[in-house]
Amino acid sequence: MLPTARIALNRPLRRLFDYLVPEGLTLQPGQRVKIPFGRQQAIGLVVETEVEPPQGITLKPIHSALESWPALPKETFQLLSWASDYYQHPLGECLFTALPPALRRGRPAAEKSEDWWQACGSGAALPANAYKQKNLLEWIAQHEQGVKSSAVTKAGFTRAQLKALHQKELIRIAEPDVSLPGHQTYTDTVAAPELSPAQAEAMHQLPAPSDGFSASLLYGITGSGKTEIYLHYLKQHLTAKGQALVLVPEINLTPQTVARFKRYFGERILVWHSALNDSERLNAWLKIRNGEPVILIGTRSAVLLPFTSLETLIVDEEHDNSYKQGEGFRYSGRDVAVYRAHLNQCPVILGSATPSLESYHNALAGKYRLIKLEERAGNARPPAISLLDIRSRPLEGGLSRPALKALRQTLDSGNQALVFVNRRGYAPVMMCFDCGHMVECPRCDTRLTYHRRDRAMRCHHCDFQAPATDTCPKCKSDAFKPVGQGTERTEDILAAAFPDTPVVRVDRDSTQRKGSIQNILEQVNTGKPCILVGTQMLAKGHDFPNVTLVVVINADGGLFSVDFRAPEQLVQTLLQVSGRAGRGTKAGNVVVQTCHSDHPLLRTLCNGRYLDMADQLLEERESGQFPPFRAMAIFRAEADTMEQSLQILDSIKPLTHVPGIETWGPLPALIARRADRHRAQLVLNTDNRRRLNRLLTSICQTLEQKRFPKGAKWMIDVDPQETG
DNA sequence: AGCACGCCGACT
DNA sequence: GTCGGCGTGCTC
Repeated sequence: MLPTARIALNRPLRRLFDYLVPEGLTLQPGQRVKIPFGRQQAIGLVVETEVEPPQGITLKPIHSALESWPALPKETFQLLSWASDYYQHPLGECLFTALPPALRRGRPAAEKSEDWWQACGSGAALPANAYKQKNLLEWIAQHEQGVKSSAVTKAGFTRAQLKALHQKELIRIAEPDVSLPGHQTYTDTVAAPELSPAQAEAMHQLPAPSDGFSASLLYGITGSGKTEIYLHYLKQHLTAKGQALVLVPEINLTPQTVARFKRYFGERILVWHSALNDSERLNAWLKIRNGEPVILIGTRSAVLLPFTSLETLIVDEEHDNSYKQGEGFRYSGRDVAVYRAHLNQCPVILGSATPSLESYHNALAGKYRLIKLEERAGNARPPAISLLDIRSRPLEGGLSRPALKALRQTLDSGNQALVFVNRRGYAPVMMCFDCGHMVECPRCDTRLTYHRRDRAMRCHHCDFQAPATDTCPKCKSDAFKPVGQGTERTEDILAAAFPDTPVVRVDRDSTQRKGSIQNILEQVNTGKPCILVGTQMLAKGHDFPNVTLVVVINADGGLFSVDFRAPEQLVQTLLQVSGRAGRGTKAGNVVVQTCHSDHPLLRTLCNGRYLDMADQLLEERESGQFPPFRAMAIFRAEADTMEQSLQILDSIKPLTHVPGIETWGPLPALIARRADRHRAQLVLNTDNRRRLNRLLTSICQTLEQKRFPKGAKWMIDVDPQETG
């Protein structure tokens, strides 16, 4: 009797499949195998061996193993199994997210080396009209070691010519160099950066890897120099054979950040982000899987990579909500990192100037070590924040007189200013002042944003776009005007108000067109007076030493939102953007325009102490029975009609009637219709995470059997980031 | 998710 | 008479 193995496939199925293991093949969990599946061939991952074969099913044999070693080493495999259970996502899909696309498709796990060509015949056999092939052959013959395909095309020849010569057997592929490179060793010559006394003190408080698992929340105010601490920590604690992971939000993975790490660690730095192509992904993956002692700087999915000797994890800007995947396998990169540190018995450092309430709460509860760094590096002082009530003030493009005056003073004294607007485009709404019509997206329950630069009306929730009109599309009136502020409009107003000063807009639109934010930053860092206008993009991690004034056009968006996370988000964004002011030697000022200058949260904002706000917000979360005091999960449904979506959730609701679990809904989502899909949700809330997890598992098992209308879909979101 | 099987409408 | 629409069911 042949032994059996349990296999996971990259399919959205909450079940595994058993196969016979052919004679002579030994398998271990995490190994890639080729298997027959239905009438197709598929790639699978071994989950378990020596399993009790199910009754009444004739098992098919595994075709072959792709490698003799597990693509997913034990620890990575355990991590993903845990995540599959915690986030209630099918195991197969979770496991496969840890493989680069090439390996998911069954390609060999080897660096794709380019073919080297060598001449092996003479051009005499070529017809006279094939002079180009003849030239190429002669050129190849000149290089005895052979030439790379890329060199051939670089030299002005074509792949077609190369192919023709190959077919005529006048050239051949050189034998590849069989001596595989061993582990690269990295010589460490550059010393760690000098730390200020405050930084050194924080550094001193961080537990060492030799202490086993530890989670530290490094609360360092903006400009306090958290990166130096990371660098120092890695210099001091990472062994020559050890791997380290530095998670960063996508937007922070700029060439500057990488260059900064490379300055201290040279070629030991490896990057992982969404812009890598398939072969770059494969190569980086292989290095990590081979245990090369790299320091990986990567975005969310880097936490799932198959490290074999991970010694330290760092999560920079741990509060950033881009760590939570918003679709499919909805994991939190930050939370998975903490669990991974636990599995590895190594330290994880969560760094932020505005820690998430979850992490702060864990720190207060003693689960994480709280390390405070409340001094700016160098001579810089924290900026002074003041509220500017705009209830009865005339506004010009959203800017009040005092704000304009402050901008004028800043520029006159030779400094730079930053204006924060929370919306891209010219105006969030176009409205007819005769008939009251507002232009809406035909596919979503949203208004279209007016983009004046390219005369377009765009939906920011789907890809809908239409040409802008001068008159009301409904009544043809010309009293058809933009309402509200967007970055483009503010840019125009500022350009008109300060004709001699460059005004630079930084948002998704402007950076896309110009190719990169790089040029903009270089321009700003020349230090000449200018005004930066932009969205969130400006708030994240940039260092503008000459910016001394930050103006926030409107802070009120998040104050009265239905989303319980909105106030936290608001406060974090405000403090992050404030942190752009006064990073150099000059003092910084922040002016926050608001209609609610007496709001307690904004009043606390003025003292600049984030943790005071966090304490305040935590109290609200506790009295409202929200996370982090309770665990939350959301069932979401989307379908062609709202009735269908609500029906799905209505059928789930009775399953949730369990003691200790509270439910809320089902209710239509805040934006009920998005890209013509009608969305609804059912919220589950509990003080018993284990019980919730078990309940979700059983509900998902039930739902898997059920059939729903054609376009209808349901999904589960554990620890949701967006609850609208 | 794929993929095949299967049962009803407009075409050569 | 068939080509092809997508509903339903299965994959060890």
